[in-house]
Amino acid sequence: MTDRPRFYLTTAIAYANNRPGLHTLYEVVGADVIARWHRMIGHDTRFLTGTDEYSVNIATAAAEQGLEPRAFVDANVARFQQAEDALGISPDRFIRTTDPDHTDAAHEMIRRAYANGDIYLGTYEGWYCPNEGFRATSDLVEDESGVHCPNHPDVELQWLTENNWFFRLSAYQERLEQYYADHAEWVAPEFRKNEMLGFIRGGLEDFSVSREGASWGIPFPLMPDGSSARRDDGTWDPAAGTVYVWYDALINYITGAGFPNDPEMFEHWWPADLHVIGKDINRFHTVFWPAMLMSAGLPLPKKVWVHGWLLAQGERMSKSRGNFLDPIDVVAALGRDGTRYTVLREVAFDRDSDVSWDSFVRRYNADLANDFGNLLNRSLSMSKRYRGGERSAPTGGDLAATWAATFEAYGRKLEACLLHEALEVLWDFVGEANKFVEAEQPWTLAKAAKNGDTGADARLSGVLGDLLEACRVIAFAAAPFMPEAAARAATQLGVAYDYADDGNDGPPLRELVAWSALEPGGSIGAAEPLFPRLETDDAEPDPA
RNA sequence: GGCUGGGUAGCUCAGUGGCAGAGCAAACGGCUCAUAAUCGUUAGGUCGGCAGUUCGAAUCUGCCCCCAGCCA
Repeated sequence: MTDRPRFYLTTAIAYANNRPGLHTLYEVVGADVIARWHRMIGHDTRFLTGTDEYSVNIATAAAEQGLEPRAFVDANVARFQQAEDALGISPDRFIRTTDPDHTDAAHEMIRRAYANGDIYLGTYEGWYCPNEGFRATSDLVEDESGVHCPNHPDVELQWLTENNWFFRLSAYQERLEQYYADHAEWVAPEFRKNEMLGFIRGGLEDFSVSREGASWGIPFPLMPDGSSARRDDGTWDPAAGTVYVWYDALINYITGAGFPNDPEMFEHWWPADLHVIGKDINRFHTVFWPAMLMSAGLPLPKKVWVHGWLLAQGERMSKSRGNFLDPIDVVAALGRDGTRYTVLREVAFDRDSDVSWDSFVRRYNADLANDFGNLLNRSLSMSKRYRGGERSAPTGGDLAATWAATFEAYGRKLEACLLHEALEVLWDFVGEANKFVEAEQPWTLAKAAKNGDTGADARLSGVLGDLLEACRVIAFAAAPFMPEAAARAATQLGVAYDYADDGNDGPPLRELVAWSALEPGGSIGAAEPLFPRLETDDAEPDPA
């Protein structure tokens, strides 16, 4: 296919039971930045995100609205895609677990696990939460009205006995411990890895991978005697039940890489370089999923990054609490790139962070309108006024040296998934450039030049050249976060922006942002505020 | 209950034994290229609490309090 390094990354797939909140898409925005970074530095990149659409709960929610499950998830998936478009998300594939090839992948995984002796028929009996599945008794809360699931106290629990297929997770404890020992950084941040290691050492129980009687799910491909549930007419025998939603959901990561129908593609993309997930589903991704892959004889993803949650006044943002932000509202106020920057700068990518509308507006104004937007504007304005719009050549002065170190540190932070710190590093340089203006005082140099001081005139050209260059390299470096603003900045600076909408097909970013990488000369374009300043009380949306 | 992460300026956080820091917000001053911008200065701390180790503790030890998480 290509000899460029390849990079395959995924987000968790979102449960398609509602419209998405910013706290859900935050993960996708972060992954999108990482994907764009890899595309722009020249990697052969594949970015997978999508929706998780099966489960009894989805079927129930659909019925409450008088809809067939398929129509229900289609409507919700459309809302996800609309919100992701608004945020400039650039997946190479938007996968839906209802896609036909995903059924093939799930079936193949079950066949492999069965052939390996890792799937067996058993009986499960216990309290069942329609929203979450079976719950351990020790996990339930009890009050005068009975026992309840701690996460869904209003939902009535059912005592169920089911004949289910089980995955022999207990057989993988030692192999998982060994894998963790051999791959010290495969789950990060480290405290997330340690949590799971502790969990594994506490002993693993087999888990159920099928649901008896549930119809909205991937048909289970095996009959109780192990024979195929596929009937002569190509349909699946409903008596076999369906695949448990968590078991099939994880498999999306290999479906999206070509498993099992396109072996050449799968060979190219798997194992994934990075799974980006939330802390609530760590166990599924770093205990269940690796065991499933081991059972199927497939390599494990190279890295799982576990991010935190968005909090509002200390509480987790969620649709059920009603304290979430609608991404469409935020984009309407801050713009697409303003939202991308602000949410990833304001929220740490490795832990929970408290956010608010005020904190977003403050961050947008301080960093985007004032610091960077105004730096670009003043640099262009002075070039226009003092040099008639000619692009002066940069020098190899102090800013050049600082920039080299800045970009290196920025890339390191980005590749370590510390996106907020990457932006902090980059914006330190924005501050350096603003200080440089005050130190050099181009307006003073311009007056001296006007009075015939040729030394001041030459110095002014160098200062303006350095400022335009600083704006150029900052804009291109920040392009994974703010692709449209970067392109607009390039136009204003009079330089080409040769990347496709998803960040592909352009020059290697590291070369492009080297100081003085471009031929000097040419003219700047028209200046226009890149990020208009917001009034503090502008457009605050009603609580969603 | 066990374990993990956190508690530092109004806010968000950095700081692993040597004079308590940054950004934002605030006040004041400078500058005039700029989106009321920007640059500088100032103010603002019982470093969750108590005890201990040490010449010296935000940092190490013990106990305790609070927030969040993991323990199917």
